[in-house]
This record gives sequence, structure tokens and C-alpha cells, in this order.
Amino acid sequence: MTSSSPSRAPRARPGRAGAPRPRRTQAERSAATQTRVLEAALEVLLERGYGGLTTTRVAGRAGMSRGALLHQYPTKEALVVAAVDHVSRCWGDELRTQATALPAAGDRLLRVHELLWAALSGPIFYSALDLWVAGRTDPVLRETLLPFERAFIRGTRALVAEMYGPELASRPRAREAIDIVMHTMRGAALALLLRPERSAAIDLRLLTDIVVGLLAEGEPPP
Amino acid sequence: MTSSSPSRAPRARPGRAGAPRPRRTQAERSAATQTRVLEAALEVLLERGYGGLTTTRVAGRAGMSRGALLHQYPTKEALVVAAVDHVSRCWGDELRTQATALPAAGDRLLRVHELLWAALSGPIFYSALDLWVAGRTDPVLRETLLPFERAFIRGTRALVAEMYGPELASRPRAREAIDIVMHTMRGAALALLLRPERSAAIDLRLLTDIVVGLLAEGEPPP
DNA sequence: ACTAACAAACAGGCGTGCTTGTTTATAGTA
DNA sequence: TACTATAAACAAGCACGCCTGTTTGTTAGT
Repeated sequence: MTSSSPSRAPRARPGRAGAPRPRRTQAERSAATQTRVLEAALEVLLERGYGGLTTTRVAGRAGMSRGALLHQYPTKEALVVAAVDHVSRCWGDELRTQATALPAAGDRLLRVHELLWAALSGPIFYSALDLWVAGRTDPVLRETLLPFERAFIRGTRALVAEMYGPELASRPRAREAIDIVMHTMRGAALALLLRPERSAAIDLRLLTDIVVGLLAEGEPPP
Repeated sequence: MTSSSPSRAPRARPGRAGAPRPRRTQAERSAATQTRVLEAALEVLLERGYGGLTTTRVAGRAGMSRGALLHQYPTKEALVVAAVDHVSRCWGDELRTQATALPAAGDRLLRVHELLWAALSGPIFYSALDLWVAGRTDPVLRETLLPFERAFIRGTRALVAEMYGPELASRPRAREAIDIVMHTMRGAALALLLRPERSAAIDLRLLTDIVVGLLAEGEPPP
């Protein structure tokens, strides 16, 4: 446990500063394989669904042995938990990043909805849906997913409110408007499950009109 | 051996008339077991999801041997096809039946939406969702599901239009209104996947108001 | 040297589909 | 009507493959 005697190797041979070294530190190796594993897991989840998410396939896709994978994530559940955490983080980050490029112009609402729709109808939604549906009948997975679900709902509502802007987000029915938007988009994305070619399953302009009407209630412009 | 009591069998001869006979015809036996199998399959699908839908479990739930099941449905795919057909038929029938009890009163729209919501947020939705999601990554299941999906969309749109009534259904934006309703409801049902206890995930009155506003467009009341 | 990272093989469990054997209904025949 | 041959419905078991988690062995870092 204690590094009592062998103090001969204080550091990992710094070598040259920025030189590409084939020799990596242990932590780097771990992090690298963990990243590879998680990305492979998400790919497999997207392509084969949760039912096809097996440790064998993930390891194969990541280009490593199953033993290596099992060393980082001793059980499949651990792998799934890490993958869920990773995907939720990615989703939030991406959306937040894109949100910074929003214009303040008059069609801001439509842009916000386009952004949301792109995020909600993308591959990540379908991966998450697979987990979601499996979690309905898998108690362990369900418990794993629940905290992420709470965070997702809260975070997304807050983010949409922020994207709407202060004056719109403070309208009395803002909360209902956001919920309607989210529900409609998820339902529309659901309708695309078996027919991805029909990408025009939603009328964002109509949805935006509805939101505008809802937000305008009780607050006539002076 | 095994000649356990030879021919002391009841020998149920054709007897007379339509007396309640313990002896069933072959067709009756087939139909009975098929019904049992399909109902058991739907129960298992609802309780364990598509991943837990195994021939072993279905046979056990139906109270018969796996051999008996496999005799009626030689492959698991055949069983799933029959189950999908059965469930779609049940869903349509139930909704149509309930639709006949709709009042012509002023709150008819709200009643229609309550009916739709009850049908879309019920157990059948979650069973169908499991199949749907599995069909995304299972080509065979996908091909099986596609025709049913078409029929469902068409049929439901027509049914909702009929429930709305002729004068509302002929409004210019009726189609969009129906789609919004369906999408919102499916999205809301999705939000209940992991937390069925929160049954108030949708505001039907608000949704109805939106539909009313949409249908009223371009047709001011005299 | 010692530990963490990786690789490969193994055992146990489960699910599907097939094959063999037993019971039940229907048709054919005297 | 009674008896039998045939087919259908049902039951039980086996073989194969896949997945999970463990164990044992090898390589890379400190």
C-alpha cells in the first residue's frame, strides 16, 4: 500500500515535452480505453438497441478484448451506468453550446425550436429511448435511469426557458408552453421511429405560433 | 407399458343435440389455445417487455407446454406477428366502441381528448412501444410492424376526425390539429414511462383550447 | 518488484428450434 | 354402430449458440 522504498522513479520519464510518446501513463491508458468503451457502447446501442448491447459486441467494436472492458467496468450494469452518464453529459453540452449561437432577432423562438428539434430527433434520442423503454421492465436499469431523468427534465426546462429569454420565460403560461413543445417533439420523434426517411413529421412554424399565442395570453403588447 | 387403463375413456360419442359436451372439436381446441397464447403473450410483453418475451415464458403463462405453443406458432416471429395483429385489433375495437358513447354536447372535444388519452396512455401503448422500439433495430420485426403502423396512423386520424364531428373535421387545419394532439399525447405518455405514478402529465383542457383555436382559424362564428 | 492494464479461456445459464413420443379428434370401413 | 387408421394437438427432451461473469496468464507502467 505504501510507497515505502522504491523512490527511484519519481516521475514517468517526462522525456521531451510535446514529443509524441508511445509510452503512456497508466491513468492515460485507463482514460483512453474508458472513452473508447463508452463511445463503442453508444454506437452499439444506437445500431442494435438495448437488446443488442452486449459486452462482447462493445469490446469488439472498441477494438479490445472483453477482459479489458470487464477490467474497466466489472459488470454490464456498471458499463450501462457509465454510458448513460456519458450520453446525458454529451447531450446537454452540445445543446448548450449551440444555444450560444442563437440570434436575438424576432424569429428567435423558431430558431430555438429548430435547435430543440434537432437535438430531440437525433440519434441520441433513439439511444435514450431504447434505455428508457428497457428501464420500464428492468428494475435495476430503472433505478439507474431515474436520477438522470429528473436532471434531464429540470435541465431541459431551464435551458429552454433561458433560450426563450427572460421576458418570454416569465410569462404566466411559459411552463405549459415548454411542456407542450417538449411533448410534441418527443411524440413526433416517436412517429419517425420506423420511418426515419419521413423527416418532416413536425411543423415547427405551427408549433411556434401556438407557443406565441400561449405566451401572449394576458399580456397584450402596449 | 404406459398403457394406463385402456379405453376406459369416455368415448364421447356424438350423443344427442347440443348438450354441453366435454369433447371439443379440433378447430375449437386450436382456437382456444391460440387465444390463450396470444393473451399470455400480451401479458408477458407488458410485464417483461420485448426483451423478456420468450416462448418459454409465454407457454408457462398460458399454462401449456412449449411444444403446444410451437405447434400453433412454429417460430417466435409467427407468434409476434399474431400478437401484433391481435393487439392492434383490440385497440381499434375498444376505441371505436367507446367512441359511440360520446355526447354531442359542447364539451365534446374535451371528451374526445379524454378518450384518446385514456387509450394512448394505457397498457397497450406501452406494449406497442416496446415492439416499436425493438423494431427500430430488428429488420424482421420492423417489416412486420410497418403495415400495422400505416393502418394505425390512417385509422386513428380518421377516427379522431369522425369523433370531432363533420363540421370541425372539415376545417382547414383539422389535420394539423389532430397531429398535434396525437404527438403531444404520445410524448406525454413517454414521459410517464419511468414514473407511472405521475398520471397528470398532460393538461387536456389546455390541449383542447389549442385545438379549438386552431380549428377556429379562418372561420369566425357568425 | 510490484501493480495496473490487457488477453484468453472456462463454466453456468438461458433461449430458440428441432425431434421424438403420447393423447385426442376425425374419417374410413364393415 | 363399432372398430380402426390417420392426422392433429400436446408434452418432454436435446443440441446449438449466445451472453455473462470468473479465472488464469501475459504485457506495460511506477
